[in-house]
Amino acid sequence: MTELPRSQRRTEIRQHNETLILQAAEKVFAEAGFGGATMQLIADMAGLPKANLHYYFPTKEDLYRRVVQDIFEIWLHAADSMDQAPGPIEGIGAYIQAKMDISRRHPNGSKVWAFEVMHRAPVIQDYLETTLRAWTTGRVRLIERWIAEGKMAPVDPEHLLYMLWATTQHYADFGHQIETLNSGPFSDADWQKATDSVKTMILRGIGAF
Amino acid sequence: MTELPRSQRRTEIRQHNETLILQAAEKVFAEAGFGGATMQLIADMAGLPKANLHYYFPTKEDLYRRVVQDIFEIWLHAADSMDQAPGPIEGIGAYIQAKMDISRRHPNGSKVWAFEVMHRAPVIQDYLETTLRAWTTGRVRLIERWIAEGKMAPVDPEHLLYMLWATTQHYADFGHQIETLNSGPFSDADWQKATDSVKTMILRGIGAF
DNA sequence: AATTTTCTTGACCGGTTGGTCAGGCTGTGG
DNA sequence: CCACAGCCTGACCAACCGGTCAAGAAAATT
Repeated sequence: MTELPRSQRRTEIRQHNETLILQAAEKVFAEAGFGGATMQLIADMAGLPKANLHYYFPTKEDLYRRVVQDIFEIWLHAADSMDQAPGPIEGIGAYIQAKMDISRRHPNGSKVWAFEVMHRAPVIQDYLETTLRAWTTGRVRLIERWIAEGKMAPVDPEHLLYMLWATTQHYADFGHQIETLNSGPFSDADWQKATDSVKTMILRGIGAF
Repeated sequence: MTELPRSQRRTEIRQHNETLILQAAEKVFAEAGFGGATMQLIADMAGLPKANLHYYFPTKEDLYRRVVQDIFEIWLHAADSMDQAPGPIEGIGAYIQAKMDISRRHPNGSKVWAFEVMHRAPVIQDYLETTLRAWTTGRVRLIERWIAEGKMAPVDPEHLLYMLWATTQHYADFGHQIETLNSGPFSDADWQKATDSVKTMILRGIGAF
């Protein structure tokens, strides 16, 4: 273990507490929405006094913005595996896998994103119009190329993307409903079966096999 | 126009105002969640003084419960067309059509439902465990019968239902995101294309044709 | 050891919230 | 005409909200 410079060590306290706060905030925002969440509740969950939150994040909105942005980053990187795939079976299959894993590991993040978009995206509207739009047009072109190469049926690429987002995120956003119908939390096998089902139905749905 | 008895005329005022309040409440709850919504805002949107809301709906929670229950009713009846269908092409096709129409006509209702479920369903948990579970098992049996009759591929019925819910409701819950990427609101043709795309991909995905 | 920077926190504040209530209004039945 | 039940509402309240601040503790720098 190499020693860290003093100037970096100082920021460790900051990073530790910020992480603590962000984790608590993600959960509270996910369960109550922006309006329903209170700084006091986030503070209690993080084990810090409320005034300390305002030291690291001046306003409630600042904190919320950070939570949403962090999720957006994770969400975007899920498509990396899709890009250099030879065809839809590998590419879209991997994308479904990645998105299902995110739904499993970051269910609260997915919910905060959903809250934000339903709220007409007051905080991340610019991200939608720039980053997400650019990302989307890129994948649309990729899908169109696969269609032109005869590797899948001529489906509308945009609606395919919506279906991918909807289906995978549903397991996070509506996890409570699913678990209620399932009479309990998802096991490893349940997640495996869900992922396989989604892959099978969608890949066959787009004529990839 | 036939005259109404006097005793009924009075209840008409009640029904009229209740409808006014419920419409406003649906919109505000959808846009802000339970915690973020305020009785004052609902009152302003309904064009009534706040105290009047509390005359018809004693508490904010009572009003919210009514909004969620009303949506649940609409949501359940969407499957009526699915039941007496000869096979998945007609049955699931009609169900997709009905759910897409609901997403178009009642986007706010769908959002309130999403909010409620993400919030771990504090108000309608009993509905999930009784009515929705019964509904689900009924359709699962129907799908299993279609599979046994060789009318569709042997997919997992529950995950098929989740996919149907996720995909169709996505156009309501994430409508803002979709319209941002679409550079504007959905036209009649856009809705037609979306519905067709969903039908095509899912029906092929389950091997119905 | 002195000093400066970063971190911590209880107490506090103005504004907003859900909800109450007394009193007025309206139209129907006798 | 009166009486009465249902409807309406301005004014009000305790509770809670996000955010502030001053004073001090802890840590880093000199």
